[in-house]
Amino acid sequence: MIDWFGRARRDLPWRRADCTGWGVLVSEIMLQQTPVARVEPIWREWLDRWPVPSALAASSQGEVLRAWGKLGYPRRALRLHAAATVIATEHGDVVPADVDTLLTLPGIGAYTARAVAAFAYAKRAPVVDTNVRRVVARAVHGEAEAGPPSTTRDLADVEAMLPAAEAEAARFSAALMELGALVCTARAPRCADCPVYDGCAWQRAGRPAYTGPVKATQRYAGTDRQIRGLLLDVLRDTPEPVWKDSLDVVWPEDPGRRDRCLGSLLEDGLVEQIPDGRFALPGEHR
DNA sequence: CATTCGTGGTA
DNA sequence: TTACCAAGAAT
Repeated sequence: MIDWFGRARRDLPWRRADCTGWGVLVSEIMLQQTPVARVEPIWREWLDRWPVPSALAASSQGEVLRAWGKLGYPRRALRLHAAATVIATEHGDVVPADVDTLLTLPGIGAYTARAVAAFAYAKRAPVVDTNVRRVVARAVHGEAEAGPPSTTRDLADVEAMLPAAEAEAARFSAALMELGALVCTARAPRCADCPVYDGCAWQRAGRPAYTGPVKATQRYAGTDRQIRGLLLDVLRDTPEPVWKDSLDVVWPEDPGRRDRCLGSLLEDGLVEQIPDGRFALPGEHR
């Protein structure tokens, strides 16, 4: 696995030797549920503009949301801003290397905490994302897909196969993820190119089809997520606050639901209503 | 444990 | 064209 990784690994900017823990953290947050190709240009802009956590913390939430653009799940941007504030004020502007400390930061969960510890600081920690879950399901358990996620079980699975030495474990974690991303892919795995072909339980079992529960396909068109996205799109595109009618036009067919979406954006802190009644991205018009 | 939360590319 | 997919976290 580690030899294969040395040959096949992608040369991503957050994997460069000179990339800081902050750079790794920003990449991990951006990469949550988001393809590498879409993250890369935004990540570069962010690291140029905000090379350290305190720099991001000094910007308003609105500026941060604009720079996030259409990466998706904008609450991630707000949480990253909040995490940067904590890191700047309580951790000397240095991203923590300890998993338990990372877990206390907003927006950092079981995966991201271990990914930062492993990839930024070469710590020995099981890093379990959707790629790793799929590789383990196939190579270890002989099944085509991973079942429903269970953090405790998933972490234990990977912990059991992690090399003892710290630096080696970190490389192995990166290799496992990269294997799932490049070879052991969801729809058309390239088994002929797989470095663990001979040891793969799924291969040996004759690559049986998945029999477990089918997860409901997640729709987007016509959902609250789409409406919220349309509302935010208006505010990202205007430097000045807008009156409500400018927001109403994005979803005239169901005013009740649209207003509920606006309300949820206000609750989430993604939108703010200023004293004169207009709406704006948060933190820019005090 | 199940839902919710954006967005765009691709088979 | 639809359905699936992409380095999850919070509730």
